Amino acid sequence: MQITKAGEYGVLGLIALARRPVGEVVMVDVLCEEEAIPRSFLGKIFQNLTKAGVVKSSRGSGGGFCLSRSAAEITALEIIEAVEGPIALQRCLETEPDCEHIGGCALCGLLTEAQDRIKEVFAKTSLADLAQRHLPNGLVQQARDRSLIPLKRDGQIGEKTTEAIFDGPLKQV
Amino acid sequence: MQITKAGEYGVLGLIALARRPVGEVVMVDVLCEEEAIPRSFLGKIFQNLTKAGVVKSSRGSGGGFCLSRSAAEITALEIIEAVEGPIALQRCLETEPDCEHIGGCALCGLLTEAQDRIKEVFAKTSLADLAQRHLPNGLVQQARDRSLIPLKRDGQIGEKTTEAIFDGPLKQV
DNA sequence: AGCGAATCGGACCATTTTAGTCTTAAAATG
DNA sequence: CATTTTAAGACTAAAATGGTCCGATTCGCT
Repeated sequence: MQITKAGEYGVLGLIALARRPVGEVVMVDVLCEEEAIPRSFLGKIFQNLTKAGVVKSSRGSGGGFCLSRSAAEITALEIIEAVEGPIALQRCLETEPDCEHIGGCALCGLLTEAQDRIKEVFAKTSLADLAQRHLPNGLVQQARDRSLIPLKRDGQIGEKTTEAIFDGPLKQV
Repeated sequence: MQITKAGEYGVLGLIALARRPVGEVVMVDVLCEEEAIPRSFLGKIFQNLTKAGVVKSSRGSGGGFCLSRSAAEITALEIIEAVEGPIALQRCLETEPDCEHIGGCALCGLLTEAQDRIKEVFAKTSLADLAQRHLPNGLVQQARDRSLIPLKRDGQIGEKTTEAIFDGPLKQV
C-alpha cells in the first residue's frame, strides 16, 4: 500500500516540466538533475506519460518533452494512473468485474470506498497546484551540501532561505 | 497500491471468528474452511493479530483463537495495520520523520492527505459492521459448486438464495 | 545525403516483496 | 505421556520494483 518510485518520479518530473513556460521542450537529463532522479528511469516513465497523452515527445536533436496541456488541466490522478496503472485497492475489480464473493463480500465494499476517497484527493489536485508549492529536490540537495539549510531543521524555512537557494550559483550535479 | 493477500485473509478470518458467540475458541482450520484460505498462511497471519492484541490464542488440545474484545470495538484499520504494518503511502514519513525535501515537497502533502482519507474509511468501519454484511466465502464456493448460484449473475441474490446457501447440508471442503 | 543528437522501445537484471510451505518447539488437555 | 494445537522461524517460488543498457529511429543541421 505505497506509491511506487516510478509514480513519485513521474510526478516530480512533471512538476519540473510545469515550472517552465508552456510549450517549452525540455530534455529528460535536465529534469533529472533538477529533481535528482536517475536518468534512464525517468526516460522510461515519461514513455508511459507520452502514451497516456500527458506529455508530448519530440525526437532528435533539440528534442525532449513538453506538457500536452496546461498544468492546470492535468490532475495528479491522471499522472499516477498513467505511470502505475489504474488505482485498484481490491483485486477482484481489477481482473474480473464480479467479485468472487458475489456481492456478499464485505471487504470489497470497504476497499471500494477507500479507493474512491483516494481518487477524489488525487483528482482534485492539479499539476499546477503541485508545482506552485514544490521546491526542486535537486536544488534542495545542493543547498544542503553547501550548508545553506541545516540537516535537522528546528523551524520552518523562511522566505529568505528559499530565495538564497534559488539565487545562488548552481553547481550542476 | 493494493491491499495484500495477508491483509485480505486477516480480515476475512476475523469476520469468520466474529460470527460466533463472543469468547468461543475456534481453530484456524475451521476459519480457513469457512473462508477458503490456505491453512498455514492464516496461522501466520493470526500470529500478528495476536501480537497486536486483536485476538487471544490458546495452545494445545481444545485450543484456538478468540476475539480479545467485542467485534464492535475492533476497527478495520486496526486489523489491516496489524497485518500489513502501518499504512504509509509516502516513504519519507516511514523511515525518517523529516521529508527529504524539507517541507518544500508537494508530493508529501498530497500523499498525506490521501493516506488520511483511507485511514478515516478504515477507522470508521468495525469488524461487527463487516461481519454483518459478509457472506462466507467458503460457503459461497460450495454453493456455486452445487449450482445454487450461477457463475455469471444477472441480478442480485435474493433472500431465498441466501437462505438456501446457509441451510443446505454443508460439504466440508 | 549524411552525421550527430536525442528519444523510443524493449530486453535485461538485481533486489525486495508477496504468498505461501514446512519443520521444530512449546504448551495445554486428557 | 501422547495428542493436539499454536508459536516461531527457516525456507521457497513467483511476481513486482527499481533500475540499466542498447539498438532502432527520427529529427535538425551542415
